[in-house]
Amino acid sequence: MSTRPRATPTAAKAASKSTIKPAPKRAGKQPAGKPAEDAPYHHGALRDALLAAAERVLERDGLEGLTLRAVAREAGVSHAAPTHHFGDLTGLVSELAAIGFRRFNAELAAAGSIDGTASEKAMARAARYVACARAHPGMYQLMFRGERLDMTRPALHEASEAAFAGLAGAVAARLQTPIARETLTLEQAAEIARAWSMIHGFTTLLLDGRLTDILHRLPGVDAETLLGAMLKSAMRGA
Amino acid sequence: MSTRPRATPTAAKAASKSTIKPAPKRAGKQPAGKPAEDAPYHHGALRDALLAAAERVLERDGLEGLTLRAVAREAGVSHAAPTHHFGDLTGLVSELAAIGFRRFNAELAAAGSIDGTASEKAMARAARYVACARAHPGMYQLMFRGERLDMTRPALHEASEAAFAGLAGAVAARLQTPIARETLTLEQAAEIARAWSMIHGFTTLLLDGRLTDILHRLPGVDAETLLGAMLKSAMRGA
DNA sequence: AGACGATCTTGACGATGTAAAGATGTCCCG
DNA sequence: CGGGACATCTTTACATCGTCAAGATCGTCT
Repeated sequence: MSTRPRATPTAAKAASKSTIKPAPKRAGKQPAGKPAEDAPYHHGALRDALLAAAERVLERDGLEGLTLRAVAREAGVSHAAPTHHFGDLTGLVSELAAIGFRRFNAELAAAGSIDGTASEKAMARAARYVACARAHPGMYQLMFRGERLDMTRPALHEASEAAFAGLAGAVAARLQTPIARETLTLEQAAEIARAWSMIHGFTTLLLDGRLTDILHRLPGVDAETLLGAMLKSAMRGA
Repeated sequence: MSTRPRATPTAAKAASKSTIKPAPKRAGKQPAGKPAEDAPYHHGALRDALLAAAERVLERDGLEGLTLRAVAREAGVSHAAPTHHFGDLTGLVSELAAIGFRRFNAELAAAGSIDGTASEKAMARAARYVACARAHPGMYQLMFRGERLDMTRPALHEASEAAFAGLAGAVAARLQTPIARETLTLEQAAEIARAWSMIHGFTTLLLDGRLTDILHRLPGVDAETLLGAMLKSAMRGA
């Protein structure tokens, strides 16, 4: 594995084309958006462009279609260009997931900043959580698909921690007990796990189509209503 | 795409080897288990053997390693052999998921058949649910990874329906209200969604390592204990 | 000016899913 | 008894993917 023969392409290549190289080629691809732009070259901001392209691919083709080569195509660069910026498919995916987490956190914070009782705030956050996941299912799947992510990446780790902190804060507010930095009481942990498990489980089941049977047996009831009823039933105990 | 040139391998092949064919080859592979077995040929029960091989691969290499070719290798047959039996990677995976669901149903039924209060039974079922998923994480991920499954396959559809029926029955027993065949009350549906979401969410978060932070902040508490505390808190409201 | 390093492209390799065509065994029907 | 029809399995081929290595191109610093 370490010392591969390699078919020695060097000699064969040097003979075929060494002095020709007709033109930079490039430009004339730009398959979406951007009006060709005169091929700014070396592109300047490929990293961000690749992330934007990756998000477009994810929204258009879903998680299955999110490949390194598809992202490179979408960005109009060669298939190996992403490697230099992200090293790996896992790298690109992880950075994209970090963006997703940051947006998610902002959305939840906005939803929780309404005025009302703690329970009303919790309901609003939960509803926004599910709504965001339904609006961007590929991104949500990506964020919670552990095996494709590299949690040691600083951006992803921070964004993920922030999401957890937001959740813990919301639960603490509802329980009216402060949360220490390094330790939790079992009751606090149980309440956090309960809230997160319930909402995350509901979301994944919904996205995977596992709740369509239930909704089909409830004429005239949509997912939001079911979520509300579920949360109301859950709130009674807390 | 429909009328591909095809490099016409027929002529080239006929010249190279048409009358030779040194032997059936085969045998001498059998990379795991079974002592060679004299190559029974046409194998007789390849379908089941492939499913068994697929499960071995899944347990050994996880969901990532579960490929058609890896399964064929594990079973000691050519890489295209599975196609004839399952048509597709989705096909094989779906049949394997059906097996997983059936085992799962049996385990949960066994766990729920202890004597005790309805709440105790529910706790036992939940604990068994998580224990099974932790014991076979690849299988659990497979079963709830919607995009890789074909839910229209009869075996998978039936097994999945049976799982849902078991859950609904358990919830009905705890609520002490009968469940009709075609319609549910919103309260029943909310309770089913709550139980399923909570336990499925907890399981996926646990398998994806998302709960390690919480557990790390709870010295001396393992996942089972956290699950128990969470369920106890949830039961109070029902 | 010229070297150097970062960025991007080209080409190649191994692995995968899938389709087509050939090989091999079974079985049924004359 | 023999021979085709069929199911099963193998071989071959192709497109695509991730990844690596080497070359090309550009900015920049000395």
